[in-house]
Amino acid sequence: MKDRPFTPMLERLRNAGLRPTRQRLALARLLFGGGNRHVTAEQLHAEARREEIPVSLATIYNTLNQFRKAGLLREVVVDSGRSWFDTNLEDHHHFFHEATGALTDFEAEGLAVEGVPRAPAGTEVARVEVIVRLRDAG
Amino acid sequence: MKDRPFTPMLERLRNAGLRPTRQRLALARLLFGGGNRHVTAEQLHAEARREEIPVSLATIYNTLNQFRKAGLLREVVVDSGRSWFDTNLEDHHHFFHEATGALTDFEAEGLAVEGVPRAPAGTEVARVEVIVRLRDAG
DNA sequence: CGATAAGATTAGAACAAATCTAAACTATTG
DNA sequence: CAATAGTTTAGATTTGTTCTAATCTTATCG
Repeated sequence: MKDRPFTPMLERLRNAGLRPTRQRLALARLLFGGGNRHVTAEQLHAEARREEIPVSLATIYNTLNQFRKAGLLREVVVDSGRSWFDTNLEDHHHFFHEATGALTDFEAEGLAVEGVPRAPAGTEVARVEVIVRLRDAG
Repeated sequence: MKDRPFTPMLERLRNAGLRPTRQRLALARLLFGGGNRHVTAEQLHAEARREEIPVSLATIYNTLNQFRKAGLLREVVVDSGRSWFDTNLEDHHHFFHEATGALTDFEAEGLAVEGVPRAPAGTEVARVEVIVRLRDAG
């Protein structure tokens, strides 16, 4: 039972409780059609315009947030003033190159975070996020 | 050779290559006068107003950024749209309570991050940041 | 000291990311 | 295919931050 090329987007949206509208389908194809990727709202908007998909920036924001809430995307915050959305839902972490703003995944496999203190009373750990900040090699 | 109550702020600023102006001294006292703390620009501005320190928001931003560049503060990015500044320069990490926006330190002592992959060619690791995202316990 | 230059501060304008609004449109249901 | 619930939109709005250029302060040097 693996994904197939076209209908699956429609299924994915329905399973997430989202109506498969033109815009959502088109954006889902951009986001999930190839390999994993990271996008900002502005980037996705530019890309959609290039592909002649009629979609407003407001809808890009709505859609990204809906996809995030539905668990189709993960939000990554590494630099203040913009949000990244990551299609990779597997357990992984990020390199962030401060000079260029480039964001790259690395697999959690092999990475171990040990000795995380107990969560404060009344709370529990939702996620442990590791960001490896990079600078140009000197 | 330990810090003493008042002059040290002046020294700290001079050592950082910053002129010890009224505003910078006052802000340094707010920031470094007690224990470690996290502030946003708006918070610090409100606090300064409460203490009747005449300082504009622009200066708060200038000062926070200068202090950061001088290595007196560290910036922490956990939610998009606002920046936190942390007076704790020691090796440590953060709890971030998503529901309340509260940011808390925990010591790196005892925490081990193992198996971080090699940095991509041409780059080196500037810092490994661990953010433990919390939600209300269910 | 007192003049000068370099640097800092300021109010308000400008900017950028993201959200809101309410009107127009579209998918679903029966 | 009509009704309705949900979606999209352009543009206004909000929020956090930076910029501008005029004013003021600190450091320097005669």
